[in-house]
Amino acid sequence: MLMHNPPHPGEVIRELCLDPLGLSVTAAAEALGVSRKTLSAVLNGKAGISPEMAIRLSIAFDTSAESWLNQQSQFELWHAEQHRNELKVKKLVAA
Amino acid sequence: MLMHNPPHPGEVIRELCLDPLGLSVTAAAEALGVSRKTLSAVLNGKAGISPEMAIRLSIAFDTSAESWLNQQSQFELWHAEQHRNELKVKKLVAA
DNA sequence: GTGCATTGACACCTGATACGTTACAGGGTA
DNA sequence: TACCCTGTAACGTATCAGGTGTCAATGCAC
Repeated sequence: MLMHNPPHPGEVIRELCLDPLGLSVTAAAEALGVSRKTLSAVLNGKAGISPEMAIRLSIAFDTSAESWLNQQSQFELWHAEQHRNELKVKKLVAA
Repeated sequence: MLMHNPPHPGEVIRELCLDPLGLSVTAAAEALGVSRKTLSAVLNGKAGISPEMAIRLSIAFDTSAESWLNQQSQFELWHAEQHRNELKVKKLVAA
């Protein structure tokens, strides 16, 4: 279990994909085939990386869709872990 | 890219968690702290495994939340891949 | 300096989904 | 018959991805 609040995957997209190529949000959104707002929301952590978005990223930037989706999963899991103690779950198998 | 239609993670839950312990859907749902309907939907592929559900499974069955979430991600990704050609995406980096 | 296009973030609407409760139909078993 | 388990439906809740529309700030041409 990670200790620090991980950055949302949108930041990683900006740093690894947009910045190196000097791409604007508008240009990247157009290339990805989504609206500026949609990409903007992802970049600013207002939305997560959907499977469809992961594939778009993999095509445009020749990367792995799995890696983007795993980053998103880990991010969501970390947030869910913060409320682990609120879940009333009975252990059915000894730890 | 996988060739075969992968089973939804719900089937895996039933085979790996419920069946070995002889648990009914009702009993398992109660232990997990969710409604019978919610678990039924997951088991029958009507709903996916949410991060919260992954944590519930990890507590109850002493398993890895990441593994359940990754299975779900791979499942969703496979379905999204089936519509890859419908996405109008421009390659920004040579393959 | 002034006008105009571009950029990027915001507010609102739509559709999908996870979860809850309640209720019903069918199958198995005592 | 009576009972439990299961799947499913309808309805309300909250969250969220995606779209269109709008707006402040920036930059360029004049």
